[in-house]
Amino acid sequence: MAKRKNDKEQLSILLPSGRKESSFFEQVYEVTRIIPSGRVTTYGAIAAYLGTKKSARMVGWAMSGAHNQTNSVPAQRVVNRNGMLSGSSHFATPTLMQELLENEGCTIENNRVVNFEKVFWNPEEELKIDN
DNA sequence: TTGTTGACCTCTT
DNA sequence: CAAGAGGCCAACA
Repeated sequence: MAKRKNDKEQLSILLPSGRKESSFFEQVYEVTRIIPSGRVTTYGAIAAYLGTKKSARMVGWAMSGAHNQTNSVPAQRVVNRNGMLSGSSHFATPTLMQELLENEGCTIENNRVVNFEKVFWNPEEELKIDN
């Protein structure tokens, strides 16, 4: 009975036991943390994976407090649908996001990720559960 | 308490 | 093809 419709169930395995009902923000942080280095994803992809595709805005808003989290959240790996570093302005320095991505092997040009489609990391594809 | 804003996405005109 | 509006949820005044 693979109920892939309930994406939240998939997320439960990523979350620490004893807390199956985590906040939307924590879910965003969890997914963002598991993004492999050198890869990037979008707010909408994360939102869709959480089951709230239309809540892409909240994903970005959650990132606003990502730096407040005890664990480092690779928010630099989260870009918008166009592959642009829209959140770069919210980093410590406007170029920090680009520097971090370049340091991970990504190429940034004009505030945009080069080969964005190739480095795009889709949680629904990578974290999908078979059987 | 309501109203506005926000690191967005998608549909409609 | 470009511009506008709706939708989502949470924090702030």
